[in-house]
Amino acid sequence: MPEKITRTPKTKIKPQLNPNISADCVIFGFDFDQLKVLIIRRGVDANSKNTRMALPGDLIYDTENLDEAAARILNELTGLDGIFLEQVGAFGDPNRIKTKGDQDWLKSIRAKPEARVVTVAYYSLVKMTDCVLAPASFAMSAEWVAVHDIKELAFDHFDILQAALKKLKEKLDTQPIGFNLLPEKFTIGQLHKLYEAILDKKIDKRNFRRKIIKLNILTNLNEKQTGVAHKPSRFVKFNEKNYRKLCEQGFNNFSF
Amino acid sequence: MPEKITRTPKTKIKPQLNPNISADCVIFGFDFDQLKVLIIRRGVDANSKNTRMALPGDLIYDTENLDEAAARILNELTGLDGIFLEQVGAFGDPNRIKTKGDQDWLKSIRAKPEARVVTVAYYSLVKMTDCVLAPASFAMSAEWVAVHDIKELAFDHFDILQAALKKLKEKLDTQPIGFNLLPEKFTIGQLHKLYEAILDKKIDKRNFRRKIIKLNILTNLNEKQTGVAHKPSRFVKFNEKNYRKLCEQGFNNFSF
DNA sequence: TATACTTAGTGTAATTTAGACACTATGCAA
DNA sequence: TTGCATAGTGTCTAAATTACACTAAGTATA
Repeated sequence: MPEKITRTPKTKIKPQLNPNISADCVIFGFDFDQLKVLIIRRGVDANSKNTRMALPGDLIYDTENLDEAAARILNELTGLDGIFLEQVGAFGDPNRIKTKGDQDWLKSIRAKPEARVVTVAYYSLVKMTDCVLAPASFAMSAEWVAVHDIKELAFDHFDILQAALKKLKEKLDTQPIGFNLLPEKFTIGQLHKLYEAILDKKIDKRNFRRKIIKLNILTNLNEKQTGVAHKPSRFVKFNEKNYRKLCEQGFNNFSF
Repeated sequence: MPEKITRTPKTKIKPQLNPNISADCVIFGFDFDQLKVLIIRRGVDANSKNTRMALPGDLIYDTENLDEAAARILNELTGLDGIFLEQVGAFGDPNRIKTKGDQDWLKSIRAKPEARVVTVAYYSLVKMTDCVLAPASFAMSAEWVAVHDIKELAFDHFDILQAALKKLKEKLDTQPIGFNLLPEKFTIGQLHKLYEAILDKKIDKRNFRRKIIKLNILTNLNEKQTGVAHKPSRFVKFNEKNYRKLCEQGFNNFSF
């Protein structure tokens, strides 16, 4: 007979949104051609045509830490879990959400739209194909937009995007982090294109190949592309074991 | 006769401290030997011997942005203005200020000691000799402590210090920022020692000299050390004009 | 006053890395 | 069968990095 376990019922405290602190996510994706960002769109009223584009974000709960808040936002929007997420920094100009358009929007979603909000920005790298976009409480719709095509965003989100891009570029210089944006199997050519897309410049093909191959963190697969109108490329995959070994040795330069 | 100008009197709103957001400063200094940090000390009551060491910090006003808050804290404590300050990041674990010792302290200085506070950390580099330490509202005393000697701090300040150190090291790799820690006139040997103190490793003397001299951002002065028990070194000063020229050319590597 | 001590200041050789550059191979499409 | 697109490969040159040892010029001290 199974033992009965009595648990003292805990008073369940309903988690409270902190009106002064939010988290915003710059979620990067790559479609084998361009660097993209997940952007949400929201009208000021239900059937407004005057929509505003913004980064996904939300006030944080007093019970969660900042990383958790960012992971929650990412998860609510994409269904993804356990994804690379790194803080960009805090953005806290008192007027960052005070323009008319921003206020109109906030009135429709926040209890205290005029409250001073400091936001903590994160960026993350996801495989676009893994995402099941589910516009969450904070979004009417979500879509991938090429970084190059973004000229403005609500609040200070354009600044945040630029800061995230800068962080991403710096990170790429010191860690081969790009694999997070590619599927399991990929070609060196795709990786090459990814680097060019992120760093926003041409990189010599042979020099790129030599350098990435020398790191010894790619495992060749016995499989080639099919159905491409050119010489098919061999697939490789990221070798995590070797990558860790490399990190222990103190790997810290992979710039172009 | 001068024209009379009538100004509509503005309602002066008393700036309000935001109970949920603070700024903390990691203020680095260099005494020609060790890298130091400005630490404040505070007892839980007026004549307590059980003091706690912490980074200087304060809640921010709803009217100031984050950079301004950090500059205010730095200024209140050191009297300095217009100093290099860079954001380290936001720290927001819900339990970061919840240990008993931390709470006892907070009760003595905060209206809502139990409030959830996200702090935004900054680091800055100052010339120690320029500082006129004036323990401010948030500090009972302030003193310079060698980074190496700091084993623990209140709240999550030890983590913040480590994060600031990491940022500083990275920054030093890409910008010759160390001059902020030295007086107007200094010797290359002192600069060399500074690099070793920050990066926490030996750097070959000749290689260091060659590399820093090639940057062409040091101007030789016709003056030597006096009263030192060894061959006196020639003083140099930082050449800001050449430094800017260098930055325009896209200077981005000065690692050892 | 000679000797010891301390830091300043200097050059070179070997190795590694970065950067520029052009052709053949292989599949599909027209 | 021709054209088109991308895959895949090697070499040379210039620049940067690393390792390394002695003399110079002051003060301190025996």
